[in-house]
Order: sequence, then C-alpha cells, then structure tokens
Amino acid sequence: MMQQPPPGGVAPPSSMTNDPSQTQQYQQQPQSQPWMMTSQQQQAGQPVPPPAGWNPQPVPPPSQMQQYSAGSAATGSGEIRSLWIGDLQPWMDENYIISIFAQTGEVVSTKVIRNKQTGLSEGYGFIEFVSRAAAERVLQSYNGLPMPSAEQVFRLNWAALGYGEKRQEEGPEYTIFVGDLAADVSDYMLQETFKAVYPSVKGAKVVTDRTTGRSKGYGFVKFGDESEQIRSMTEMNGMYCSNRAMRIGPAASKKPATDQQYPKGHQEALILGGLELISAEMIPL
DNA sequence: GGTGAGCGC
Repeated sequence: MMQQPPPGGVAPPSSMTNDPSQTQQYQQQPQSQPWMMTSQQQQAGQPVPPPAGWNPQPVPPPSQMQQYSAGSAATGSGEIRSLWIGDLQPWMDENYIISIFAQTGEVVSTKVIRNKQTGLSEGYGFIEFVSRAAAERVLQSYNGLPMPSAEQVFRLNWAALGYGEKRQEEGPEYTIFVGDLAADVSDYMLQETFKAVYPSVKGAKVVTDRTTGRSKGYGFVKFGDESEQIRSMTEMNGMYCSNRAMRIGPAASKKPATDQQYPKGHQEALILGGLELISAEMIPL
C-alpha cells in the first residue's frame, strides 16, 4: 500500500510504465492528434512551455506554508482566474504546484486544501493566475499531460463553484457511459474525441482511482444535445480512443437533468382524476 | 474492471 512519495529526491517517474500503450503520444503534437483538432485559440504571446522535469526542492513542513490563501479569485471584474486541480497525491503541496507553473510567471498563488483535523491533503487545490487568459493557457496546455514525478496526469478545470458568475446552466445535459478506455485516455482526450464529431459535447470525465491517479478504464461524456447523445451511442461504439476500442452505453443518470424520466416507466402520475385514462396499456396481462 | 466527483477543511 505504498505509493511512491518523492522524498525530497527525484522519484523514478516511469519505472513501471513499459507498457507500449503508454507512449507519450498525447503530448505536444496537436496537428497529428485527431482528438486535438480544435486548436484552442491561438495562444496570444508565447505558448506555455511543457513541464520539464520538476526540480524537487526540500519540502517544508505543511505548517510553514499556510500563507497562500488564494482567497477571492474573482475580484473586481468578477473574472475567474483560478483553476481547480484534482487528483493530488498527499505529498503534492503548494511548492510542488508552484514549481510547475512558476515558469509562466503568471501564478499569483496556490492552495492545497487540507483536512482541518488531520492536516492531510484533500486531494485538490486551487491555482490563481494573474488573468483569466493566463489560467486558460495553462488549462489548455497542461491538462492531461503527465505530472512531474508522478505517474498520473494533470487534472485541471476552472475553479467555478462558489464564485457565482460564469456557471453553466445552459440547459439539460445528456450523458453516456464509455467503457473499455485505454489507460492513457484523459478527460480532455476523451472530450476531444467526441467533440470532433459532436459539437454539443460539453465535457468528459475519466474515472480514476484517487490514490493512484490511474484510470479505471471508464468514463462519461456529456452532451448538450440529446440527439447527438443518442447517435453517439451507436456511432462511436467500437471506435478507438488512443489504442483501444470504446464500449458505449447509457449512463445511469446521477444528475437529474431538468426533465428526468420516470425510473421504471410507470405512469401512475397520469391518474388525473380519470381512471379511464388508465386503460389496457397500463395493465400488463 | 465498470455507472464519477472534485470547489476554498
């Protein structure tokens, strides 16, 4: 039950990833990757350099690093310039995060959320940038890439909740279940794979084991358009994402989307005062 | 292998 903490030294990043399927294909070659066909905005200025090797520095005790309060990310203008980062290992502290993004020169602060009682990391944190554009550049370029000294990839997203403004609420969502995912498929890769075919795709999520950061081999894709969701279930079934054919199925809805269907197909609710309505179709013989 | 989770602890 040991994970491998980098004890101040360089942890062997991929000592056990000899799996040929683990090739770093999802790295820096946008034009050659089908799922990246949508070159996100031309990054004004210089693109964010890929995380090279992170230089492990002596890790100060947690007690010394409580000062990063990212606090109100939405100031004045109300623009969101913070990212949420998840799947953090217990040893991934503020310094680790800062080291990674320091080269952008645009990080204002970072904060790892810890349990009040135990002081242990809750596995997620926040990174505040000088501007929304800066945050977006990092979101687009780092998401899905391998994290330094770890055998997992970055899981980044906008820090949205709690700061009003900008929240979704763009209508119902239709989700599908996607199984048989290759081990290297990330949220972003999965999303782009579908978005390339279905414009209404809103997002995708690969389920991972929080303690290892490894994919559990399945995930979900959300659509804004129901017809696309339905079509995708047949059209994308068996299609490849990375090096494995996906298996698609309906998702057990977890979020009641606006107009939830009746769980069992019962129509009891239709008893609007007239038993006549309940005709033969309701009564299985 | 299989129907998530993760928003300021």
